[in-house]
Amino acid sequence: MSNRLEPTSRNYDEKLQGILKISAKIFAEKGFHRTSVRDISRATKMSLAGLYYYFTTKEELLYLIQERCFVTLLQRWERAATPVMDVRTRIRVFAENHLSFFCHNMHEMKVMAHEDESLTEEFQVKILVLKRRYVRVIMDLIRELQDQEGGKKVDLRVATFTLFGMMNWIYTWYQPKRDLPLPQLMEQMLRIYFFGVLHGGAVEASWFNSTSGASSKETFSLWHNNQ
Amino acid sequence: MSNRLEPTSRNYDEKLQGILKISAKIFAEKGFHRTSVRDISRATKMSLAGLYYYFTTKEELLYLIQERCFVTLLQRWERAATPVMDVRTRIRVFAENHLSFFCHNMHEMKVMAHEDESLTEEFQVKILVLKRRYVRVIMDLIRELQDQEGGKKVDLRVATFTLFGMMNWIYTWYQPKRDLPLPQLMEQMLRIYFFGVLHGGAVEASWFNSTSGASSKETFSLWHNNQ
Amino acid sequence: MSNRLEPTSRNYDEKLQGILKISAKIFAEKGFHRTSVRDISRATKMSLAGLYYYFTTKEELLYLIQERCFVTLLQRWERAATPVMDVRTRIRVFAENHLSFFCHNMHEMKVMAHEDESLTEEFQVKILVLKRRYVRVIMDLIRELQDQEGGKKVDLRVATFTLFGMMNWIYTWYQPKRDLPLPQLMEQMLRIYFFGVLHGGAVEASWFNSTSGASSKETFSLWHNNQ
Amino acid sequence: MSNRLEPTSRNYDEKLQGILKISAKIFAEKGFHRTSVRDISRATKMSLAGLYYYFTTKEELLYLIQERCFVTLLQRWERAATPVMDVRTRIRVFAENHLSFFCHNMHEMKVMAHEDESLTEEFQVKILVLKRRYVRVIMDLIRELQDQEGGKKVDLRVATFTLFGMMNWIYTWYQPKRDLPLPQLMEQMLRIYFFGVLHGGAVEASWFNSTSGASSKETFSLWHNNQ
DNA sequence: TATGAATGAGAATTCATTCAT
DNA sequence: CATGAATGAATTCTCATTCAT
Repeated sequence: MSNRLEPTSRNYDEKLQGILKISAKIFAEKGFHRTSVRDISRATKMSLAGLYYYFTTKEELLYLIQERCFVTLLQRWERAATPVMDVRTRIRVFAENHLSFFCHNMHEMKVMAHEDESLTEEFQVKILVLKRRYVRVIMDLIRELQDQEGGKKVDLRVATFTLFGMMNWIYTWYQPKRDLPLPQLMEQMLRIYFFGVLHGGAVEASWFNSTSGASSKETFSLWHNNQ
Repeated sequence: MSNRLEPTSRNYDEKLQGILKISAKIFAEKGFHRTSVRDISRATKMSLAGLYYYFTTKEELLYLIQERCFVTLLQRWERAATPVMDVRTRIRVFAENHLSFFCHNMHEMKVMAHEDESLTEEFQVKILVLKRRYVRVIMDLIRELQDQEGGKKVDLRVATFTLFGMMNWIYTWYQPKRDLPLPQLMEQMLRIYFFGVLHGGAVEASWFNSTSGASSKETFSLWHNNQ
Repeated sequence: MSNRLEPTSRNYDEKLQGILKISAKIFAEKGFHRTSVRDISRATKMSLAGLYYYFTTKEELLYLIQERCFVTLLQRWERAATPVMDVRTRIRVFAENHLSFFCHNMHEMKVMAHEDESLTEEFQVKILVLKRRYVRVIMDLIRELQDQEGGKKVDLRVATFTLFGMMNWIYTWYQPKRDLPLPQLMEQMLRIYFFGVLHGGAVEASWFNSTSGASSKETFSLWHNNQ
Repeated sequence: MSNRLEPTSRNYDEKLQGILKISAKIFAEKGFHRTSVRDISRATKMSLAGLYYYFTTKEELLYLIQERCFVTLLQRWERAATPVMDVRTRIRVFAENHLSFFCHNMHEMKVMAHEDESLTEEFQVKILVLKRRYVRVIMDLIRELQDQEGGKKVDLRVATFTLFGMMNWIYTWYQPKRDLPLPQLMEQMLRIYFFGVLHGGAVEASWFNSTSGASSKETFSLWHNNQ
């Protein structure tokens, strides 16, 4: 079926990464379906046919972008989380991980959030596996948190997807020039998530900064995905 | 745009509503760009050319769906909110309004949330006006709430769009058969929003039910948009 | 799957027949795969997209041509053959039928003989059913003949496909201006088939002409398929 | 056409033959136009660019296959025929030659029979020369036969191409597992050709076997073209 | 000899839209 | 109001071929 061999030279990989980066940008701006491979050809300054050396289908291109996002997200999470941390901290690290990646790779994340269903079966299934693994991480953490806290609990799925909703919605409104800088955005979002809008403002800032092993600044500096 | 007179016969209106409803469903399922006017022709059992009596452009069709959503949302809000209510209640009513409409018109809302940017300039501008008006409502309420509460405050835009993110993300994960029924979903979401996951579960249920002027049940029964 | 309705107006049918005729000609001249739908668009003076109103796939176009050939061939045979005739005559009538159609619809028949395997599964299966029915007719006749004659027999499949080979190969060499006129071509071919090159020439011509119910001339005048 | 020197190393020749063999197989299976050079690259396990060392054009590849067929066919004929033989025997030897080669190199022969017109002008002309030479051989024999026999004669072209039709059509129906083994197929075909279906079965077998200088077995053992 | 990477030309097909009726 | 028939423009993808190495 697939006409291309599997090349793995350094050169090939670098070029592919470049194509993914640029494509993600265009997909984010125009939407996957509105984007023609010609647009990508134009933006990458490669010939139309030349692009097809790097992927077999426009859909595979979308898949490659999404797959890479999830894989990176999971890798970074595994690297960042230590079993020593308490649950709350781990949740916060998870969210920081997510948000930092999000904000530093806004295009890719918008594509992930928005073009979810643009994949065809085959690819959608593969992505679903990754996504499930990713969602399970935070779900397990929230369950652990709830077990610890006791009392009347919020439904687990609601608790989970509420968090994702808050975070993933960002691409629809966040304007770097107008809105809070990333670290503060993250902090405030977590405040709302943990303590609610009503009390979130009141919680001492220390709670947010002192418990995390890696300071936000450190986390941030590592983020760019494209090299 | 439209050269023809605006027909207003009862028949015409009914038919148009039917087309909008069916189109929204297909747009929600396949995405706006993947949906061809032929798909709509098939689903409505009208001829391709026949459809064009009811709209001039596929994009106008999308616009009509979105416009109708915002208009209804705003109307319902104005009908539901009373100046007597206190801020918290008004916020809750707003959210209930939004969520109820959302869940009862999932297709339309998914289209609204998802196909936001699929509109062309011209139409996008018109929708933006409505959307801004709608957003301002809740933004003003949140500001009022924060003024009342005093203390350190969360950024207004963050507070606003966090709420929308939580709510609008629903279309990506909510499965009626698997998840909580709508009223409870609403309640839990508001708990998280107001009090946070940590304490949200503990707040007495009474808080949620007794203060609202209109009971959820009443609210719900009004919701279906399609007749 | 199929986007088009099934129109059956007189006009539609006539137009489709015209397209089939012209396409058959081009397929015969350039081969199916070398022919682009653009070529057909040019030859029919219809727009590229306009053609697709009449078929869904270039392959379906080929199918329609082939199907029509077999159906006509079978119809004509059923009309021409009478149970009264003796076996030899029936065989001759079958061959006359085949050859007359062949020579009067050379393009279509070349396409049938040559582009056999250019059809995709789905269509190939449908054609196979017709072809089998057609082949069985002559096979049964040959078997009957052999039963009657007694003596050492030639293998049935060899006897059958040898006849088809002789006849269908015509498209590769026959030039109307250079070669015998059709009725004589037919006669000579049948002589060879029945009596061999060695003795075929010697058999009295009467054998060929007096036994057939319909004279060749009559048969020929009916042949054009395209109206 | 070709700018490069003609390499003649043993290695080169062997490799080219391998490529021709494999290509013939694919051409036979998928048809010339449907076959991409990539298909050949895959099947030969050579790189796309590497193949072009052995031919300059996909069409040249087809040409090489066909040319080699005709050349071999002519060589074998010249080796097999002796002026001593009587005409009938010579015709039989010609047919045996053709059929044996055909059946032992089905792929190549199908390509020859089927992809006749797929060549471009230039190449087609070259092949035509060979083909004419080949056809003339049998045509001359048949003329000689007819002169000898006297009586009313069958048209020469009809007599010639009827024979080719019978033989070349084989690729469309012959299934080794289902049909007669090759020597019998040959015998029966020749019976039909010489004596007709009606009497062909009755002719004594001896006629076929005793007069031929080379027994079929011998003929067959020489046939494989690919080394 | 051999190949990885690249490309121009062209292929089939789809789509939103129109227009005469 | 409604529709059958038609179309221009675009889209994804494939292909034979090349060229630097």
